[in-house]
Amino acid sequence: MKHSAQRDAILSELCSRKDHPTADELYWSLRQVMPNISMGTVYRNLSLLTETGQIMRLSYGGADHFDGNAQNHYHLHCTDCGRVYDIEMPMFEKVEKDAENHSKAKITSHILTFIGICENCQK
Amino acid sequence: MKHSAQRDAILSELCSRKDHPTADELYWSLRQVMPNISMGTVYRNLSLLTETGQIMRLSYGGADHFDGNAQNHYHLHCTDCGRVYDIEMPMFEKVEKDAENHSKAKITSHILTFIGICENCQK
DNA sequence: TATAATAATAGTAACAGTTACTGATATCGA
DNA sequence: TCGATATCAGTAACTGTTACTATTATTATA
Repeated sequence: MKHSAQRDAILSELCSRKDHPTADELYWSLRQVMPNISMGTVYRNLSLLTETGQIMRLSYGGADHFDGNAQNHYHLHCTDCGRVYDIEMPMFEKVEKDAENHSKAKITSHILTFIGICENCQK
Repeated sequence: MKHSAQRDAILSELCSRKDHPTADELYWSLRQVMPNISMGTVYRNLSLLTETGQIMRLSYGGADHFDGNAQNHYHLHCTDCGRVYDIEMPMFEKVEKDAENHSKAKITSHILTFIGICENCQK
């Protein structure tokens, strides 16, 4: 994999943010500092970075969101604004073994998403 | 809401299945018994039934899947075949309160999805 | 039972989000 | 410094879904 300024910019913008932007949101932020980056480049690199395990893709319907922290952790999906935020709480370590005990599946990970209203939208 | 044979067929086909088909999969099954049902009708009714709380929509990226059981429960998303199956295990009742204690969000529900290989794909 | 209001339909066009293609450019090992 | 090729910007194409339109089916009421 060759180095590229665009990929660096995408990764550092993503990692510097606490929200979990969509490709489109990321694109418009990056345009301000790199005025002719293209949408295709953003999508291609987000997919690459996801494949190499440097970032995380979050799919809840509609546009995917991306998280600069690839370590598994939990999220809130706000039904009001549609934004996605971290919920900083301990992981449920046992839950995957629990699930294996209740099925014949081989489980490799789990995704826990909370649905509700974020702090901002309650005001 | 007026009665319709198409909506009945969609709901009964969905409820009779243990897998959680996509709109497209449902459409092709229904065609065999109702040869000129249209894709638009399938999508429109799946959205209606989701809104009225009779079925559940599952979004993991790619095409949405639908579940005839609208009671919250957990699923396995198979990374091999892409299919979705139930994991019959008790709900984590406390988890939403836990999350509220770790954030300022007002939480209304949670979605827990297991990622792994289904029984069939292990063979 | 016939009528009128209107919800739902089939079929198709349009849309959003994403991926694939193209020829030009940037990276980097030899 | 050069050559191979990964990446780029820009655009076309694709997938899943929603919206539109004229027609048909349902249902409450006369």
